[in-house]
Amino acid sequence: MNLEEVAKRAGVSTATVSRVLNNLDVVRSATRARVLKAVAELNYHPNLHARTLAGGKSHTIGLIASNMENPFFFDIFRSLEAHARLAGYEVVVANTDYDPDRLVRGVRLMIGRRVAGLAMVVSEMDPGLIEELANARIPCVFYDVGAARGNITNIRVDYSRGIRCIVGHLHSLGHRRLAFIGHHSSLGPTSEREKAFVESVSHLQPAVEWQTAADRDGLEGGRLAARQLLSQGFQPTAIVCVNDFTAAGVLRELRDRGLSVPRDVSLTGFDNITLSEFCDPPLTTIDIPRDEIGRLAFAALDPGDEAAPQGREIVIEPRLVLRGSTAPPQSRRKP
Amino acid sequence: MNLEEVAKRAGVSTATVSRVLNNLDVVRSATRARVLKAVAELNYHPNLHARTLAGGKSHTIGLIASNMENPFFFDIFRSLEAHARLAGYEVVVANTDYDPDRLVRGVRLMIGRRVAGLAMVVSEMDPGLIEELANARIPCVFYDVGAARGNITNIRVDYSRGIRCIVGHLHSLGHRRLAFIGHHSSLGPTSEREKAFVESVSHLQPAVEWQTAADRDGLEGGRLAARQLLSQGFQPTAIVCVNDFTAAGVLRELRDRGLSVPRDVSLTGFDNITLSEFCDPPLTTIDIPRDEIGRLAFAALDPGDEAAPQGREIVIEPRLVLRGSTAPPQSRRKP
DNA sequence: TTGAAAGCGCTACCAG
DNA sequence: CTGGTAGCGCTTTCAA
Repeated sequence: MNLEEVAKRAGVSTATVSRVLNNLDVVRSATRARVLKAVAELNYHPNLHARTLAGGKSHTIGLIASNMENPFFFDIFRSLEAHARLAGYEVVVANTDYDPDRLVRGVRLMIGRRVAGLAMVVSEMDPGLIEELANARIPCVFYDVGAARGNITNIRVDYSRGIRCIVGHLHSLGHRRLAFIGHHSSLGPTSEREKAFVESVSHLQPAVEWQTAADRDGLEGGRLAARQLLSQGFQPTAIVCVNDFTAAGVLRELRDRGLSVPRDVSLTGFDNITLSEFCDPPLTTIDIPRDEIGRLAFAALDPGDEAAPQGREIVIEPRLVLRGSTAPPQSRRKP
Repeated sequence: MNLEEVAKRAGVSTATVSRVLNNLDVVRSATRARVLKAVAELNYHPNLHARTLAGGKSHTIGLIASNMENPFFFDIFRSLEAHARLAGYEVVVANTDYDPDRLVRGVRLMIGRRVAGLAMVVSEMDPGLIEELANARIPCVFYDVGAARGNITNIRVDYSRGIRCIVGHLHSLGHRRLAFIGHHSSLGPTSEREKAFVESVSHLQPAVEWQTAADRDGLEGGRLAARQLLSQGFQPTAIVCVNDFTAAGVLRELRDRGLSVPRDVSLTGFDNITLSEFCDPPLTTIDIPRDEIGRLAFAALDPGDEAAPQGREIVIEPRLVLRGSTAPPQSRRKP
């Protein structure tokens, strides 16, 4: 089924059918009607690949995220998509699952699709890949990795500052034995996130003991990391989690061990996803405005926006949200 | 940047470049090497639209879901994608947010993309749309809506049976005042889900009082629906939720009202998503095997599989999972 | 207001 | 093993 068949049936040329389908209002309305009739009768659906190829524009924006299961990423997606749709763009997503190979494949896929713009919300970035992207001359926006340049805009949250906020809060409550629970790619020498924690924690007076652990991102990962941490005999009075999603899993492990939050252990998250407020107790966390990030990301990519801030760096300020999961430490008592 | 430039630089024809890029191992390895070198130097990325157009196959499978924020849908996506990737397919997702308009647009988009197969995991289906899909001659698999025919395979869960299971369980525990909390598209005259509850509940002996409420799908929706339900003065001893995601939100509202689960109110979910086990208390629910559904969906679409069960109907049996959120009713006492 | 035709970038077939 | 070339289905001048 193609334009030609429709044209034939409507008794016009393919050019005219194309005009009708694209709302180029130069077509006589009688003609238009005949064309539309033929389209409907034939159940015709234009081939988007042909359209993209001929038109030279894909009307598509790509989003690559580390873990769409984590509501943090999903929220950004939703916001980005809403803005994109208003402007007439589709958004197509690739999930990396924190796997560098899938990251590379995802980027290549997006370039192959000739996306009009690409948003990268991933925790790790290979420098070579950034180069590849820069050469591809596709407008890009990176969240939290890389540096602004030519066609690349950067949105970054001051993660360190957020962690400092949290650690400071706990320290001022009197906590002196802290733990950090990350996910795999947030631990290790290259990780901003672990570094942020370690630095925050080492400058404290009076000094604190600390330890770290990690598993996958997510509920199950949080539970397993907490299990590992607590099995080693370390008894933190407060646990700082890399994000809310993981923290919700940690909460479960603490409960299973008969540890009450915040009475026995204080717990913090990061991101302020909806789930954080639905936990019992609701999590003290850092608010990261995902809607805003999605909006800014689209604005940075929007080909229709001349004033789009290309190659800029945008900084988002984290904000501490106090809820029920943190309190002063108490000496543990068995019930 | 196109094949021709690469061909020129490598001193070969575009046909040869194409062969190299498609691993048609008929190319002399010296030639292949030269081509690959040119590709790398030029940072060349084949245009997937042109490829699809010329090749006639999109290597893409579409998935349309009602609410990717709900882990139920995400889990199916993950499973479907894993199987698809192994077979060399990309999967591209469209989210409808339970909006019929977005459903239609999503379907058209997928047809326009000439997907090799389309999985529809949505709760409502317009008959006209099904017709459109059938005419498009795209292999389809529907979850829980529509009926099997020509190119359409059907996977259905016996939702009624699941609900009957749950209601029976609660009734046998002694509950006589039940409520059903759905989401918008699960309530109303056309809804399978509400019907399932109402039917289950009306056949019970001794008889029970019941009521229903609904808001959006999700944590916030569950909370709001519960608020609405409980504000009306009805005091159910057990609440049956349309799914786990919503139930997790209901849990929060109950807690806020000082109602303890399961002491004051029993609560049930549906789907057995990971979150259901991380709630406090963990939810009694019905297990729906999302991995299996994703696998079956791909199998039904797989163009490479001759034995693919086209036009069949596949039935999935629900299974009751007992956890801590249900117990016999007790007379309420203030602490 | 409409039609004819030249591409868009790639694959696949036919020759050599 | 490699090159030439005819499409794939659509958009977009250029003429009429």
